[in-house]
Amino acid sequence: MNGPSISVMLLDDHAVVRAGYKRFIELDPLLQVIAEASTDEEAYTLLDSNPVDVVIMDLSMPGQDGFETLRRLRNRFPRQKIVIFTIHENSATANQVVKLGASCYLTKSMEPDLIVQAVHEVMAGCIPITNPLAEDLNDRNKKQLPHMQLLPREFEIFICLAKNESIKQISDKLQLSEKTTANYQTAIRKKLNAKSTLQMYQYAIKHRLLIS
Amino acid sequence: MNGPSISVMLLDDHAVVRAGYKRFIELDPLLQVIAEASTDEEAYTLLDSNPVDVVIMDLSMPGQDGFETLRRLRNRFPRQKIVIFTIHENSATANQVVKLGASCYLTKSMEPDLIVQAVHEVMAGCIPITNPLAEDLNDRNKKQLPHMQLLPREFEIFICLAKNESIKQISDKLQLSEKTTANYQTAIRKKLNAKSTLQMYQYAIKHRLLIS
DNA sequence: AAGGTGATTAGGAAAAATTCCCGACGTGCT
DNA sequence: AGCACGTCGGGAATTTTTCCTAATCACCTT
Repeated sequence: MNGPSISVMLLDDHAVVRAGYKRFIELDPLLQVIAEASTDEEAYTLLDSNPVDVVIMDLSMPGQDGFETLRRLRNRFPRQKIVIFTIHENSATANQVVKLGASCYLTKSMEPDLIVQAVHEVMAGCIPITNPLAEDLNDRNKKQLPHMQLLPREFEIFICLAKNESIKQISDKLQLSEKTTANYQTAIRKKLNAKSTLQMYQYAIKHRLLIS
Repeated sequence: MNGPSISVMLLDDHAVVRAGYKRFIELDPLLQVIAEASTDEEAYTLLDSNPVDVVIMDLSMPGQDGFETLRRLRNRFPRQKIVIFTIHENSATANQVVKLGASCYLTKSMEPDLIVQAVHEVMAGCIPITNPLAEDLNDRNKKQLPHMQLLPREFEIFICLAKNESIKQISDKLQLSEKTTANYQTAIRKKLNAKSTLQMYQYAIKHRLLIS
């Protein structure tokens, strides 16, 4: 029972990493990597002309580019499945990513051939395989750790703020009014009980939410 | 040529450390530890009734207690010599401490018997033995590193800010108007080219100005 | 299909923080 | 005495933050 082949797009800024994905994906004759992109813009362009079934992307930075790219992909190409494959081993990121509509969240610590399995399961409409981290901690820590209560957008902006980006910079990047970003900041500070940017930074460091 | 004995006060919050000082100081029959204090307040009280020739104190935290204690000691007991003996191996702290009127700045990395020598030299009115760090970097880096241009009070408040203390807390601790502290903050930010508390913190970390 | 829920966005107004400008005071030096 | 300099803080303008409110949209339920 050979189903139709599944088209895949790779989105990662490192060519080497894309080559690595490919090696594993091509082991399965049903999967075809028909597009590669190194930037989000490139991905949008390619997807406009060449729709694929699944996008596999690296969340290069937990809050910054990755989240926003994911969000935009979801908005502009709602029918594509998105599999996140990244090194960030924290449940907050995993949860946020799934909330943002990714079908699957995998980490580097998992076996590489799980990529193939994940793509198939995602296409079959299965519940996404997410890193154990995500599901376990999702239930366990929800409402315990303050940052688990952040909405996706709040979390995204929180990470930016913790990276010392200004309200202006964040607003430009996310195409928001400065008013909105400032309002988000207030909400974030309340939820995290942080009175300054420094405290947000320290919170992020403590809970390993930054790359650094 | 036996001079008169020199009375010494030890100021350090750890009794063990004071005992350590003592061991070395008592090797010299001319030196007498006649008072010990574990807090700044205790030191003030003891000094009121028992003036000593030299106060040996630990700068437990570079900006916080240490600086303020030193400043107050200088104000209230201008005739006492003050020897700083601490672990902070950075030239900025050394410079600030000497600017604030300490006679001598020693670090733990120096030989312990230098304490005795230092006390004698200080009493003899010699140029204080400061850690090589201090003098070398004093000339070399002055006006090169931004934080070397901070006035003593600015540096002190800078460290507090980098430790995430609020304007209110700092004002209370240093007995300043909040207006004054806020004005200091503005001056500090300008000199360090820091736009936020987080940037001040990162500056302090980068230049090893915090205990952390 | 209608209605509810919740996320996202942003404006207006008030409050708070920051900045800039200025002057006062004391200390120390010439 | 006069000057330089560090310290301290007020006044006013500006910016940032906070709080409240509301519109929009997607999604879910019945």
